[in-house]
Amino acid sequence: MNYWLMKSEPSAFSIDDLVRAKREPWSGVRNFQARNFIKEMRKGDQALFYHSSADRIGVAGAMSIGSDPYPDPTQFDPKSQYYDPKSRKEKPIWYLVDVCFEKKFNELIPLQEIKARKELAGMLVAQKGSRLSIQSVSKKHFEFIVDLPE
DNA sequence: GCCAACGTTGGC
DNA sequence: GCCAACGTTGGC
Repeated sequence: MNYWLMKSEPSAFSIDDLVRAKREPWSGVRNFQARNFIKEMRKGDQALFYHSSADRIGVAGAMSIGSDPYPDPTQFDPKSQYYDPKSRKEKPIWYLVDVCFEKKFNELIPLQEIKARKELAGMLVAQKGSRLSIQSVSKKHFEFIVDLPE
């Protein structure tokens, strides 16, 4: 079992959207490093839902990975903002997983708190210039965040 | 294969 | 809106 952190701008897709949808294909990852993490994901892994570029930045909840990785259909759709003309159906470039809602925190855990907590020292998301939209998280850090008293 | 220019991310 | 960080592109 592996643990992840997945970023989304809540104006595009938020934890509340996932509450309603229950399950959602996490489409649109177009960065090779992030794509490589997606390919390592397996059904049953756990992930933190992170809100970036918003009024309130931080971890908004938790989800589970609901599928193994499969080709992101938006890469083949010329009408999609995620369309990639270089990709071929026989050899897709971009992958995604389905995510399933698990938990919404009563209070979002702010990035500032993640930076301040010594128990969370070393988390990539708290490092300056950490733009990677899919990150690996240690079991220890994942459980600490999910169990933070609210 | 180098690296400058350019574009995007994302915190502030 | 600014700007640092950094990934990507393309000329050479």
